[in-house]
Amino acid sequence: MRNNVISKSGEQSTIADRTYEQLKNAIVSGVLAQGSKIVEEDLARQYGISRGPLREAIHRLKGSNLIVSIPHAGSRVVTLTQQMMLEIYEVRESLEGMSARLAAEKITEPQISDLWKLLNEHEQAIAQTDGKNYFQNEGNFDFHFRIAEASGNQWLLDHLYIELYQLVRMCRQQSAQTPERPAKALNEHRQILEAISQHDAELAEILMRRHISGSWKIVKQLLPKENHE
Amino acid sequence: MRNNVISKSGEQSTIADRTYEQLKNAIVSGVLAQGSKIVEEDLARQYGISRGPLREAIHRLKGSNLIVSIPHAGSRVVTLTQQMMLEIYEVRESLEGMSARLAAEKITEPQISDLWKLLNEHEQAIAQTDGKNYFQNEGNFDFHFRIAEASGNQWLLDHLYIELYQLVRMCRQQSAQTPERPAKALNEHRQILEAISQHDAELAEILMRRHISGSWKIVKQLLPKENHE
DNA sequence: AAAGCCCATATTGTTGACAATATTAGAGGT
DNA sequence: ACCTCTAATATTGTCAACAATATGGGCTTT
Repeated sequence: MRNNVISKSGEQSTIADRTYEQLKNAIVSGVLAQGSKIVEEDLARQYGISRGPLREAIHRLKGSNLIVSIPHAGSRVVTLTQQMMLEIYEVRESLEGMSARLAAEKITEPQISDLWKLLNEHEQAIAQTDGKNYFQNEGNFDFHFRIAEASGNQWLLDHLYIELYQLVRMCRQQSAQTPERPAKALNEHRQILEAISQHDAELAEILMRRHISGSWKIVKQLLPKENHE
Repeated sequence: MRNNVISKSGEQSTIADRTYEQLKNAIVSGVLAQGSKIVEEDLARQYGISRGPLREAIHRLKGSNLIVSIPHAGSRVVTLTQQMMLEIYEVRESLEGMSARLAAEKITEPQISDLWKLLNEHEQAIAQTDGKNYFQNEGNFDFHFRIAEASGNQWLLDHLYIELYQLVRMCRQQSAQTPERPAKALNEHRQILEAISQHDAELAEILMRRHISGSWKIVKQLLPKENHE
């Protein structure tokens, strides 16, 4: 299942925890469509649990911005509009720029060589057919995740990245995948890592920001046309 | 009570909602001390409600990073270490820098004149004795909040600022207040607004970042010495 | 026939009881 | 006297029934 890369090996000792993870994955992967209504009783029966823990999971998802709800009228999976996606990518550009800058200042030699190894693995993965899919999802996030790790800002890692990345994944889900992107992205990753390796904070930030904003342009382009209202 | 400046006029039609707001205020204002244990039954009796809605509120606070908990072993109010505060201010610097930049690009004339008016009000408030206190809390946030508003990034405003500002308030709570800061801060606000008024995005970002990082230096200095471990 | 009101129904919000788990105090052994 | 194991207690996690509220369809009224 390999999604514990980001959701740091959840213990899931309680039903509510497990349900939270399940629901989150269902939403992010698109099994629960955007905007679809969430009926507590139905979902509870479906997962074979009571409404109590389910409600807990729902309210936590609400806190993670994956679910919206109006009192007494039920909850729905969030609907990502193009405007929201733009905003999410704006925030992401800012935060990841910061990550890269801080990482360039604080990264250690072992971390650097680990990252080079990771990028080499990615190169091989891209060569394989199914690897492309991997790279455009977990693999890509892996790189960004480790940069954030190296930034030394634990708070950012724990409380923002995880939330934000769920949403970025949902954005990706909506947009078609382009075949030539992985190689280009890998190249940009190499440039970024190069700057970080040389502890060039300013350049690292610039390259990371450009990488993200480029990524947004691609995603936006491939987005289905939206009915403006 | 005047704290609906940030927590956008909550309807609070449900007990859980109301409890969430109450608990949040109790934590942010320091009524519930950092690190103090939260016993569900006690709190429920205290608020005159059942454990159900209280649990809901607690779990939402968990999502807002104001409460931490370990399964079956209870919840505690988060304890802000100096390291965490640094990290929070780092994130804040990045996001508010972005806000200022975007605001400079998108702000409208009416918004600009409103902000100038606000700063004039602040000047008068500072002259009064009790105004200083106001400025260092709600008033200060008001300015930053409106910049974020002007940035046009609704997502940032809704989902990050509110969360982050609770924590910044807690940081402030811990640190003593310095008397000469308000006037200096007001001056910096004026500079920032000047840059925004002229739609100078780059300068606005730089000034805002400097403003925040300066603010952190002050807060850090006034922080009680921490037992390093 | 269309608009608005009202009631039946479905769904959410709340409660108190019950089960599972951790914490604590005390007894017993070394 | 100190450590360990065990049992009692306190606290959290889960459940199912009950209350409050919104949604939708049918009825009346104009």
